[in-house]
Amino acid sequence: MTEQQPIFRALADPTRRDILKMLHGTDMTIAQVAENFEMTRAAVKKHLTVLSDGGLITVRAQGREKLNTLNPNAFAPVLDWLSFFDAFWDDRLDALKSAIEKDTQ
Amino acid sequence: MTEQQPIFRALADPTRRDILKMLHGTDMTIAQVAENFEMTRAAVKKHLTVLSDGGLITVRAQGREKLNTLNPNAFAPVLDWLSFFDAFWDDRLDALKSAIEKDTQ
DNA sequence: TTAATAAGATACCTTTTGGTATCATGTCAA
DNA sequence: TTGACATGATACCAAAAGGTATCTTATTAA
Repeated sequence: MTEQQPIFRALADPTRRDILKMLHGTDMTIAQVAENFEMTRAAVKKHLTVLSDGGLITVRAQGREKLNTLNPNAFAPVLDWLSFFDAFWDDRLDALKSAIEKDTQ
Repeated sequence: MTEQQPIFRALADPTRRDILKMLHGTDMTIAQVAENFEMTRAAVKKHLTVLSDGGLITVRAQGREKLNTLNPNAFAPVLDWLSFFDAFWDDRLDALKSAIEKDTQ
């Protein structure tokens, strides 16, 4: 199975979670991501490396730039892990159903 | 909204995720949880504190013992966060549906 | 070709984290 | 009431995490 620890680890940091949301629908270079945070490009690059280690983003070179792309499939192991707690699913059933209905419209 | 950082932080450690699975369906004292790990009771207690800070478990005293109980509702903010990535939901739609159907049987 | 630009690689620092050891406190049972 | 037991609290330690600064490398554009 996919190693889940790097995924949970990547999601543990709020900056990294923000980056993921930021990449939703838009690929970005390191510099572009860094513009949105009050930290150095090097620090942002480290976060991107952690995200990449967890498979949550993929990186492709384009000239001298690196484009970072969200990989939503990588969230699957988190869902798998959560699904162990069936009581959770019972409790969240309604919310889930409406979310799914909304997505399938 | 519920503070989600303590939840993601709590889930980032493999020992803590194991503890949560362990508490699924069974309340346990600190000593009982600690029996299952090769670390001191104090270390396990620290993990339980982190889990409690995230609201993932609740603790109630019973005589001189403390019973730790899983609180599956606390997973909700994680699902909420994941739901932002609608592409993820698209990809996982089938799996989700079967999981839900299985739970509602 | 050369200067500016985007990113990679290190070295270094501080704080947080995961762990142990030790001692104190509260409760149960004989 | 006294000893054993379950837990709480604190101090301490090593490693990991999050960050900066700095230097190097590879492209691009003039």
